[in-house]
Amino acid sequence: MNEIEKPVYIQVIENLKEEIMHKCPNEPIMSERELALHFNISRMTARKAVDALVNDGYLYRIKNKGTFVADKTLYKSNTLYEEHEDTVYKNLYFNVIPADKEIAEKLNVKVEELILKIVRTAHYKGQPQTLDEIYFVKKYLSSDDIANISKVVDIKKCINESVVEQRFYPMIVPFKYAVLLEIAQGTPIINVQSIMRNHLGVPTLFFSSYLNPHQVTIQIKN
Amino acid sequence: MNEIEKPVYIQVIENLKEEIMHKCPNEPIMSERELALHFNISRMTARKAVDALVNDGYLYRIKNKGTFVADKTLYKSNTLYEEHEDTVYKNLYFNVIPADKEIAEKLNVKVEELILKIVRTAHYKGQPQTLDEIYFVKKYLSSDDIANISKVVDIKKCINESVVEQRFYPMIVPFKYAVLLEIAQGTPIINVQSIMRNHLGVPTLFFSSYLNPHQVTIQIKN
DNA sequence: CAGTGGTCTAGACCACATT
DNA sequence: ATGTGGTCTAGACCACTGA
Repeated sequence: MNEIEKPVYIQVIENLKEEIMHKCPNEPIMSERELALHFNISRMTARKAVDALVNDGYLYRIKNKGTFVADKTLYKSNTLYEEHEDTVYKNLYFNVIPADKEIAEKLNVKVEELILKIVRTAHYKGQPQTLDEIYFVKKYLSSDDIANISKVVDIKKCINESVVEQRFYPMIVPFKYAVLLEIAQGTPIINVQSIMRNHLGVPTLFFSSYLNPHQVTIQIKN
Repeated sequence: MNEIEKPVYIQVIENLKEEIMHKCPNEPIMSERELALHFNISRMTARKAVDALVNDGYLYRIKNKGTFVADKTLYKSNTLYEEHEDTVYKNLYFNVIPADKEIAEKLNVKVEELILKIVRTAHYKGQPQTLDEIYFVKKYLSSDDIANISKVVDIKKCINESVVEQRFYPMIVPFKYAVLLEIAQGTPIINVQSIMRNHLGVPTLFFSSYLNPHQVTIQIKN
């Protein structure tokens, strides 16, 4: 019972994903013409579904030969270090502060503009993964948002809806965060700074994350 | 005079890229139907070209309104730190060595398997950018390749033709490389380790790059 | 030779925006 | 009412592969 009928090619994608799960890497799937017959759709529609799955790394094509299941170890996972499903976040504090020069630049607002700053930790299986500083421009937030701080920071949703720019800086763990990350003073770490923007390029969020190198590895596959 | 006639949609992409360069962000381009008329092609072909440019971050679409030029500051640039066109590479040495345990694991070969190791620097405008260690499995290389070491390491080509996995490790710059990178002993840096695989998942190249933090910033946009 | 992916056409209908 | 992007069809030709 679909509330709204999904486009056909989306349904085909879902069917194919299911089918791929039961196949081995490098095993061929149905040819595009077979798919068209099988789902009773045109070949262009079948092809559109396959296009999407190739693009997402589930399948690969060889011209004149066929379409094959990609090796699962070659997942495509753009951007970011991995976040486990059951990561536990704990807000250490949040506060409204005037922007200093650095933050004002990142968020493209004037110095002294009011900023909502949240500092939190992320734990997984009791181990500290990251220490995050999160900065919002207060005037872009509704009072509702501020009341529900914990809900505001749905980073995954933000990432999907925005353009994200991330920079990676090597540094020695800041003195005040070594204890919270449970790592030795003087440990070299990576600080990931993310700026999220809407489609017009206006920054909406600045995110500075200190990674525990014993717990988190940044990894990019394509 | 084309040696081989390019597909129409590729030509349209090139035309559109040229046109986009002369437009401002958020300025609309021709509608898909107009494009089809203008280039005397079918709408589906025009759409395919636009699809590609949207995917690469040159354009964005708003349903029922049109297609617009994306803000240039929001380029899509997957994977890797930026490499300038006129980066100068200098091979410090190359040698055939037996694989130690670490390298053998990365390249999925036996310990003692023969490996071609290259150490090189990358300079840009006289400044050292990175110190790279590059490892090939010798038996996968032709003697021709080995004769032309400088040509072997066309990394960009490798990346486009392979599946790349990159990991980022924070560390203190290794003693022996601090001088070559012209940075102080004890400086925290990022070490990028890349493994390139063919479509069957077989590793073909291991690449370990020590980044000069004063020169190179890792940056990811989506 | 039949089958594959890659490209391309000339239409079509839909839901939604703007005027 | 018109125009937009989003989807979809039922064909077509090409270059190439492998039996």
